[in-house]
Amino acid sequence: MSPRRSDSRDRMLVGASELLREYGAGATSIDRVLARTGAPRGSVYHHFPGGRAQLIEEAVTRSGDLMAKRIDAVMAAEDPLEAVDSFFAVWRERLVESGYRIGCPVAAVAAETNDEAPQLARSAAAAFARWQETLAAHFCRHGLPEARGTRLASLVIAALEGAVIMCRAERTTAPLDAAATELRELLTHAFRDR
Amino acid sequence: MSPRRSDSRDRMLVGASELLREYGAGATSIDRVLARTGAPRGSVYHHFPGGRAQLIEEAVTRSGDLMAKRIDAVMAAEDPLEAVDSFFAVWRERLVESGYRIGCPVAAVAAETNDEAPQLARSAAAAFARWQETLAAHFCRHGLPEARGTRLASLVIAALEGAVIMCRAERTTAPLDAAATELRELLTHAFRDR
DNA sequence: GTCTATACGAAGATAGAC
DNA sequence: GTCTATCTTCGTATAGAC
Repeated sequence: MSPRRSDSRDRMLVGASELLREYGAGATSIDRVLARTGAPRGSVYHHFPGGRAQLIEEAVTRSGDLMAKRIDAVMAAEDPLEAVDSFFAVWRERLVESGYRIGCPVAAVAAETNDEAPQLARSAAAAFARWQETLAAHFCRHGLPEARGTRLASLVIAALEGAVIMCRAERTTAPLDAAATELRELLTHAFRDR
Repeated sequence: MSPRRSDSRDRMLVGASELLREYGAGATSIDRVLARTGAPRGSVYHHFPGGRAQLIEEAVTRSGDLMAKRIDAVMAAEDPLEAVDSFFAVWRERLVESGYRIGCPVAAVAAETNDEAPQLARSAAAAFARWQETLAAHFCRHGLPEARGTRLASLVIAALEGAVIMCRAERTTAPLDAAATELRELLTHAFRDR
């Protein structure tokens, strides 16, 4: 019996996610995933008949799901302002600890999208949409009108993704810190006026 | 005498910028730049002794400079709120007209940064920094305290870049529109309280 | 599920002629 | 400044054995 749902398959997905966030989609080759994970060459197309595209697509979906769960957990536990702050804090830590090597795997794929692999764009879009909806639902639960909650959730994600990219290039947390400060201001007003 | 500062050199830089914004850094190969521009193969390393990395680096710098000039021009002509709105409007148009194919060349490079080519990250960082400083200067000129202007400028750029990435993946302008609306709200407060 | 071998193409870079 | 090889490396994908 196979090690339930295959060990090397999962390892490849994890490895692909890591490569995506560290080096981007273009650099996430099958070879590098194998080198990093030690997964067996011979079973790549057994687990991923769709080849590289399928591997990356599934890695993106997996990363997106994990992040969505984290968003849900944090938003359920804390008040919305604290929760948003803690997202930014987590990313700040992640960036510094990795020497600014780690970014967002979903954004990496979305930024390199081309027409030849529309599935990749779709999996990234699905992740973004799910994060946005999760965040919006919590905002609305705390009293924001639906349209406002939707817009603010979208902005938070966009600002976070954009700031992470800037931080990596500039090797500073300044963009992330600026975004966190100003978004807190905006959210404070939004929830006060509700 | 050479066509002042070489014609094919410039064409290659333009072509590289286009490929960057449409397909990302990984897909911006010398071959594709040549195919797109019709520039002569034999002179690549004559114009760009540093090879592909130098070509992309200069393309990013060039794109960054162009955008900085546009920011400066718009901010000088309009009041800051209108100006920010018009940036988002320009991007919205660009996305729709291109069928969501066109993104930001600077962000594309920044998102695919790896340790092997630190010059690329640096040129992207320089572009981001220049945009941010330009925007901040205008914000402060209109009355914002320096720290606030700096933060807001940074947020505007981060939100714009993040939203563009999301729009391309989702094939909607919704993220861009949401960001524009909420940033206008935030900026309105900031300039009113000044 | 995993192994080895291999076909095939794309890409970066260099050499030397013109 | 430009041209034509050519070397080399890497990456995808497939075939067929175990």
